Amino acid sequence: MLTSRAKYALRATLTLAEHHADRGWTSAGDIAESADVPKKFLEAILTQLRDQGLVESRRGPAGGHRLIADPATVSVADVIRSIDGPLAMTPCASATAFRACDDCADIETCRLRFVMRAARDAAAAVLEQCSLGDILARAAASMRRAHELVPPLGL
Amino acid sequence: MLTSRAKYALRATLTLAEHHADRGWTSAGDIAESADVPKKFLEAILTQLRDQGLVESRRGPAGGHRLIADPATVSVADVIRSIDGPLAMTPCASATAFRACDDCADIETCRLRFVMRAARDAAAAVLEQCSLGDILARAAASMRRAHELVPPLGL
DNA sequence: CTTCACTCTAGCGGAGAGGTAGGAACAACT
DNA sequence: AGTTGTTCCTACCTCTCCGCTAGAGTGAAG
Repeated sequence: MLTSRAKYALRATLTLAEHHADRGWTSAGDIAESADVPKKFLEAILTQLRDQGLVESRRGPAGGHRLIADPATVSVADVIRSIDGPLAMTPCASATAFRACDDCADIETCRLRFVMRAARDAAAAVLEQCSLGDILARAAASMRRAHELVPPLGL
Repeated sequence: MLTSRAKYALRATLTLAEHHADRGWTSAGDIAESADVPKKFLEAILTQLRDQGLVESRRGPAGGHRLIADPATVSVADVIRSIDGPLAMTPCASATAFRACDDCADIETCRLRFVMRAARDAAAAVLEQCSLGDILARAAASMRRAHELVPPLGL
């Protein structure tokens, strides 16, 4: 399961993605409100996202945070990895942070590695394929659809 | 990441799968040794597997544990779910244990659900496809290959 | 009736999750 | 220069769960 941190990070980066067009700065307080995340906790998450190179920040009045890259190039996998670490279910199945498992006698003869790797690859393909921009676009489309399905009164 | 419990459970069920042909009982001590798992801890794990209906047990001398079903019909996903719970990264993306997320305002408008669901489906497809029997077969095949690559001395 | 195994309850140390508090540093504006 | 609004940093808290162990109880076989 995802940690709350990671889910909050996704919601936060998503609202940053919405404000990305004008390259403006959004304050932690504003993000906290619109993404529904405890403010102080969000601050810690944002610093982590900054340390990972996803977000940049500026202090002072009119300061805040913003995405560094275009939302279309930031994948859900990027955000999750920045907060929760590798996607794989075992260290030895990770592509981005490969490491022998602590308790595995011999990595060569481990019978579980290949299936763990296959599962990771399958999930990673989905999460790397999907960008923050994709999510916004999809949400906008479904809003439109909902509007068509429930037309204004009188029609 | 998988918990140690789940990885131990996989190793344990795998050794049970090896001993499944004769429908015999394997003691926790023997499993612990051959799967390299702390014995007392393994006992707890085996109880959990029993409660989940994967394993049956018998007491007394010549007692022990064995798989209930044929290894070819027990998937890696079955074992993991029995120990760690749902595969999905969020409760709202789980197929076997669907539940609204605790902190999600509205499940209908959640913008993350579809990608979480897609990732879960992709990983679950792999883990449900792969049975304990498959793993044994694959390991046996790779043993044979290794043997061919390193032929006996004098050839 | 002993022996060998599972079974159950209890607990324990450590790590990490999920926050919170308070203040220091910094930038803008007046 | 001073005020204000923001990020940034350090420290701390509580709670849960993980990983694991101890020890007594229960059932089955010989």
